Amino acid sequence: MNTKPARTRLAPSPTGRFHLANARNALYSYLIARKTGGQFILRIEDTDQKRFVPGAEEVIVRSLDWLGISPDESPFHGGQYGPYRQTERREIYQHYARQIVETGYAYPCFCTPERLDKMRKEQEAQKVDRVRYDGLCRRLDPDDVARRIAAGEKYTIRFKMPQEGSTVAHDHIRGDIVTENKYLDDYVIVRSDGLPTYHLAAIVDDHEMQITHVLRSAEWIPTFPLHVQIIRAFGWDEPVWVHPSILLKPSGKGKMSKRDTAAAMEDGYSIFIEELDGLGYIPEGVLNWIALMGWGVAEDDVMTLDQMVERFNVDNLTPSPAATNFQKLDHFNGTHIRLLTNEDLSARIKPYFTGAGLDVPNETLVKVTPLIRERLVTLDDCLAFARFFFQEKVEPNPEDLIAKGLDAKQSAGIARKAYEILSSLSDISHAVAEPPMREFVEASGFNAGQVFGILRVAVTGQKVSPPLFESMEIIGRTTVLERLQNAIGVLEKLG
RNA sequence: GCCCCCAUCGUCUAGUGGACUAGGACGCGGCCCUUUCAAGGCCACGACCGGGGUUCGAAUCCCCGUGGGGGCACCA
Repeated sequence: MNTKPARTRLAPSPTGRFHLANARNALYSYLIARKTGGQFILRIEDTDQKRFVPGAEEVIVRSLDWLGISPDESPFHGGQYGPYRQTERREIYQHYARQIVETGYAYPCFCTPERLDKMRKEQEAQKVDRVRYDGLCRRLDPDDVARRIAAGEKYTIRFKMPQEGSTVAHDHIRGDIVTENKYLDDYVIVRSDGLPTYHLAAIVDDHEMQITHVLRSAEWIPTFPLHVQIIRAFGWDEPVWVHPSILLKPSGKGKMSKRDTAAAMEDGYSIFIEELDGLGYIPEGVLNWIALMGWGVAEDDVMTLDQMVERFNVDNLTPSPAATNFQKLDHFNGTHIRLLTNEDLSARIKPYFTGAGLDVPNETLVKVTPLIRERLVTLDDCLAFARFFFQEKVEPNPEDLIAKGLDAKQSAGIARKAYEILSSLSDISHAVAEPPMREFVEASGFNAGQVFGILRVAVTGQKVSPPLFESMEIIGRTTVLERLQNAIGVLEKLG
C-alpha cells in the first residue's frame, strides 16, 4: 500500500439513513487515512435539494462519532479544503463548468424535460438497446448557442462523451473495467438550476480536496467510465478507485430490501447505525463485524480499531457481494463486551438499569458486572440477567420453585432446610455459605441441581441467573432470607 | 432488452499454477467443564457453480454457459 499520507472521503447525501454500507465505506476510508497518516473527510453531497432530509447530516456525524471513526474534516469539524457541503461550493463548480465547456468537452443543452421524456418514449417504442440522449444540442451552431443563452433560455450542461473507442477505468480490487463508449451517454453534469449533478460535483471536489483514494459502493461502477473521462477532460490525476460490493440480505440471496430491514428489526437487529446503540450493541463489536464484510482476514479476526489500522490493506478488500450476518454481529458484540474492563462495562450497562427505573448503587454494580459479563451478547441483556439485584422484591413463578422430579411439598421442605442453614450463618458470603449447603445436598439424597435450583428461583426469581452463591453474597443476608421465606410461603400454598 | 460487476463450506473468508488430504471464523451437532445460563476447551459435519480449453500439473489462467447482483434520470 502506498505509504504517503492518503486523503480519503465519505460523501453521503443527506437524503436517507446512515446504514451498514455507508459505515463500511467510512471505516475503510478511515483506516486508509490512519494507516498512512492522512486525513479522512466527510463531505455532504446535497446538490439535489429536492431530496434533502432535515437532520440527516447530524445522524451521519453522530453515527460516525459513535463508531469512533470521526472525520478529520467536515462541515462540523472544519478544515482547510472547505466548504464541505456541496451547496456551499456553487462558484467552484461554475468555474469548472465554464472551463469544461470552453475546452470543448461539454456543451449546453436546451432540451426541456418534456422533449427528453418524449425522446425516451420514442426510443423505447423502437426497442433500442439503451435509451440515451440523441445529441440534438451537441450539434448546435455556436452562435446559436450564444444567442439562446443571451436570450435567457434555460439549459443544462452535458458531458461530450467520446462516441468511438472504449474507456478503461481501473478499480483497485477489480482491475481494468473496459466499456465501449458507444454504450455511454452524454450525461448532464450541470442542472438547469446551475447546480452540478453528482458526476461533476464529486469529481471536482475530490480533485479540489486532494482525495487520493475514493471508496464508494459498487452502484457507481456503471458511471465509472464517465467519471474517468471527466477527470481526463480536466487533465487531472486519478485517485485510487475502490468499489466495495453491495451488502446482501442474510440469506445471501438478493440485496437488503425494506422488508428484510423490517424483519431484522423484529429480530432485534438493525442495519442503521444510529439504532444499534439502543439495541445494546457496542461500537467495538459493530466495527469488527462491519470490517469483515468484504475484508479478507485469514485468522485472528477479533480486532480493535487500533488493530484494524495496523492490519488493514486495501489490497485485501474483496469485490464479491457479502451477506449481512447478524449472528456474527452477536458474536463480535459478545466477544468485545468480554474484552471490556469491569469499570468500562459497568458504566455502559448502568443506563439500561436506570432506564428500567431501577436504582443502581455503584458499589453493587461493580460487584454484579463480573458475574454477568460472560453472559452478555448485547448490553441490554444485563436486565434479564441481573435486574433482581436491584429490585426490592422478587416474584418467582410458583411452578419454577418446584424442583425437577419433586413435588411442591418436597421442594418446600428443601427450601425450609436451606433457610435454616442460611439463617444460622451470620455471614452468607460465598465461601461461608457454600460448604454447609453442599453438606446438606450430600446428606439429603437430593441432587445439587434440585436444591440449588429451588434456591436460585427463590432468591433471583428466575431459572437462569449468574452463579448462585456469588449472587447471594451481593444480595445480602437479610434480603436472601426474606426472599427464601417468601418462596416457602408460595410453595406451602401450592402443596 | 442492453451494458457492467461478482462466483471456495449455510454465511464471512484464506488461497495469486505444484507446500491443498482446500485453512480459519460464525452458525449447527456432540463431548468436557458445570447448581442454571453463559464463557472456555476438544471433536465432528461442511465448499472450489457447470462445461470446455491451456499446462507435466488448475480452486488459481482463458473461453462459453449458468446463477446472483448493479445500472440504463436535470437521484446519489
